[in-house]
Amino acid sequence: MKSERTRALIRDTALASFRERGYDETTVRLIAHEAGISLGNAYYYFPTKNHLVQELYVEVQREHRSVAVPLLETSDELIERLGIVYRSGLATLEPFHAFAPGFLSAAVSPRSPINPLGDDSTEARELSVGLFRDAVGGARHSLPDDLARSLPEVFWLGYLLLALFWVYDSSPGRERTLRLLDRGLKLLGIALPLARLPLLRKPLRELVELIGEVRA
Amino acid sequence: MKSERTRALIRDTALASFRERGYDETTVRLIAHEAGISLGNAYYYFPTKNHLVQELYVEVQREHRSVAVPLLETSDELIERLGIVYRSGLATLEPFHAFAPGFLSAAVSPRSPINPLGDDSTEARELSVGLFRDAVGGARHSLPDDLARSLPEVFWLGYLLLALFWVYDSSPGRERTLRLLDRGLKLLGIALPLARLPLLRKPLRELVELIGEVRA
DNA sequence: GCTATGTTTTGAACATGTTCGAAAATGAGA
DNA sequence: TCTCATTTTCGAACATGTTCAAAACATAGC
Repeated sequence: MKSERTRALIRDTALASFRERGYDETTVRLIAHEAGISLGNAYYYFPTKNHLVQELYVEVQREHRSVAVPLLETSDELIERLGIVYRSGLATLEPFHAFAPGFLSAAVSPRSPINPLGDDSTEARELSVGLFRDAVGGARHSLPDDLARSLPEVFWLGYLLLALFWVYDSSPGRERTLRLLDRGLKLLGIALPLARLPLLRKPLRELVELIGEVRA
Repeated sequence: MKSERTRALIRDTALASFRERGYDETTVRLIAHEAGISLGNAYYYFPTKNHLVQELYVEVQREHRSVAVPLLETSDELIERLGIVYRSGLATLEPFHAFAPGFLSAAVSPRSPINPLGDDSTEARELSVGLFRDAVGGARHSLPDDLARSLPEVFWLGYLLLALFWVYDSSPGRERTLRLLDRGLKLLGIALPLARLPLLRKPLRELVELIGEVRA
């Protein structure tokens, strides 16, 4: 019974510290100390420091969702809708940019509990993929059905890559990432209709399917 | 004078251990012990465990180069030549696949001494990028000059992404990665000539330039 | 051979994530 | 209220990468 309160206390303390100090500087000892509990006790509730980061991920994805969903009402054009999701995503991440390297290197390992593709991240991932499903689903377009079905996963993976670029982006205001996004979307807007050309269609479909299989 | 011998001893011991045990299981204490020196002494020669990994990278790139260069003699077709470089690269990496997650998470942080985009990695990177310069330079093609000049860097980045996919690939014999490569190359073979279409040319050039700027 | 200077080597120390056995608190049933 | 099993809490311990002051060694100049 006390259980739930202690757990929440640890969680909240940890998240506050991650937001303030980032991944590396947030030690489990520090969390425990700030929460007024012992080191061992923190590990009674969370098997790993990274499991605490997982909580942060879910919170951030919820935040993204709450910003993006209303904005999606404003357009039914696929590229515009993608732009909305990507841009609001980057905006949500921005406060973490200074700490991004720490989080990245903890998250990138396939077996890490906070790897976005891993089982432990299902909740956060579904929140995020869902956004891309909304973006594609609510758009008028004339894409082949099989392609349209694979696209949300592919766009979500594109989001991970964009975030990777963003981590490395030291330009002021992350203008480089934003420009990459603009140009990528523009090119996509031109190239996507070409997907109906018989010549391109088959290899593109095969490629897209394979990419959709990344997590497996 | 003794200096050089000790340094080489540490280096060789470390590389052997990385090849055998991977990144995580190779502790600096273990290296020191196997080399018959003290822990502190290892740090006298290499400021960081990762600086030892850097030595491994250079060796692996040299290996890749020595395999790929002769193979490049066999074709002057761009896509084929790219295939040669990519495939021989994956083959060179294969013995490390089991340990790849450890290396990846140490390498991915922008400020890590073994980040492929960082200053410390210049030697290994130049070896690798050079291979793509060879592949593009020695091929007959009819691409706009500015594009052709940016392509090696872009293809090299593509190589990093392919390697990222490869790390996550648990399929037997890495067949998934090889299929992704095949299909990507096929699509590239079809799509690249389209780069001359006036409509696609400008946005593509802008995108390619931006991507070439990743490390900056 | 001896001393002074610079190089190389050592091992103890630190902070970190994590584990674990034991102590303390809790609460259900008598 | 007391007992005892369960849940919760604690803090010492471990292995790791890294730092550092001091010891050991080598050598040049006398």
